[in-house]
Amino acid sequence: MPVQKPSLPKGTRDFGPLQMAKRNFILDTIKDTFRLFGFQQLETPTMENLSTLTGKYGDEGDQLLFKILNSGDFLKNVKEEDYRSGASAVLPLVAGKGLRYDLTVPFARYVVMNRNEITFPFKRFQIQPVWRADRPQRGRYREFYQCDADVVGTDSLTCELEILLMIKRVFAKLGLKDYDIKINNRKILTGISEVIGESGREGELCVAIDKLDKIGWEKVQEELSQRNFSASSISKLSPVINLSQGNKSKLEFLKSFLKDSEIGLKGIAELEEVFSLLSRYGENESNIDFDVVLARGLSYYTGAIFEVKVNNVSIGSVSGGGRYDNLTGMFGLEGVSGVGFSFGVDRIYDVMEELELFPDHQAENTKVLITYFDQEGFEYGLGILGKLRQAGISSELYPEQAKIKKQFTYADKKQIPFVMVLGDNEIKEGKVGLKNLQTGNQEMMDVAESIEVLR
RNA sequence: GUGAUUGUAGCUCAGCUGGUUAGAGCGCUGGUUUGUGGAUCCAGAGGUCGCCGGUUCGAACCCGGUCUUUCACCCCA
Repeated sequence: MPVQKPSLPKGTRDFGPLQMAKRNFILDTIKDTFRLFGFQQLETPTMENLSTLTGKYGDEGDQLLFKILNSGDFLKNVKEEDYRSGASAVLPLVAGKGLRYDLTVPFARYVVMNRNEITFPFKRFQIQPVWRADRPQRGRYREFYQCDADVVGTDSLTCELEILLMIKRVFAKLGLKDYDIKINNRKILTGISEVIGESGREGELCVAIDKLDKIGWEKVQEELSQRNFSASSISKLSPVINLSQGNKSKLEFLKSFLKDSEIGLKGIAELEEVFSLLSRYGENESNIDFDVVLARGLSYYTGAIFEVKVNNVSIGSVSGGGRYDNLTGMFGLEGVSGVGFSFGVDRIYDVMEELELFPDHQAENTKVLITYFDQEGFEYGLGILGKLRQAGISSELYPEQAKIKKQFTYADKKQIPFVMVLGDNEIKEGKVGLKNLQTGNQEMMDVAESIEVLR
């Protein structure tokens, strides 16, 4: 029988021990931070009913959903005429479930289903993989983890403040320094589209403007006129594009620019409030950049929006989020506003790898390997092994009789720092030989002594 | 989804305009060393050249398809 070469589905990865150590370093930092800020953990199923997922991410998003084929005879409901009408007619008949696409929509579903048990404001965090049938690229996978923290049931801008604080804390702990938290407010974008005379078209405006740092103002203008924005509105936009540096001066400028737009001024006021809360809290504005052209695709955002970009790396945003006034509305629960954001662990991993920011990770490792020469040594070693583990020392006994060289090589490869050698002399005296592989020092001592050394 | 791009040993890569038995470094296994790892030296194992088909006397090399990788667009973490 010919053996097939094993392979992974496109856009998925294995995480070996070394990678897991690094990933856990990131995940633990994020979890710590969430808990420190009073968020509680939630997990939801890998799969949701397709009806829960579709229509929440736009047409593009629906295309990117992984659908799960129904069990059993999944063709039994499909009629000839359905088949002739094409894939979109057949899909709902053969697939009733899908893999989650993000953590926000399952969260909204959870809130609606448990509205009577939940105490609002509800602060939850959730760390689970999500799946997108996207075309993979660097920093873009079909299976990746999101680390979401959301607060629902309050309009307080303290939530926005806390998001900024959590991002700053996580990045500081990870050793990431050169990054920007870009913050904007959808209301400001709405205001801008009103002021330039294109009311209600902020969606399109966002899509075009979002590309500014990528393709430049010239190309954005082209795209805007292709989208039938008038020449005069485009020229009115130009001072906004060329805004000077500094959060304060940008806000001042927009205050006068948006003086005729009530909603625009509301957005400015919200943003100013967040900055003021920040300084009350005793934190400064470093790494925080008010970016008027930050748009973000997801259409459910209605207030603040965030995105975090690490500078000088070839990877897109590593974190993002915003406020949504009515996320649960689509599940029939009105008036629950929320704000949340998400860390992309996989991208943070790639960034840290690129910048070589990982500390030496051998933490999750065995402390000592017990080696021996014969059956007697093995049996003696088993007793020692029990005592070491009793004392809480991560330890291994080489599982089979082998040349001592092989046992040492095993310790060396696995980067185990200590080796115990149990030979005739040690057994006779009831002691152990403890060797530090880094220094090469070896001493004979009691088990109790060795536990002290290893601790 | 559109347009490119990549695939040769476990890993990183050579391999000329198509021509005998496809190479190197690292790694791996064994020895040098029968109570001690990393170094040196020696030896060895390991490849249907991503897969399927075609052209040819002959294909790792040319052509078509397919999968995979990377990149741009789209969108996004």
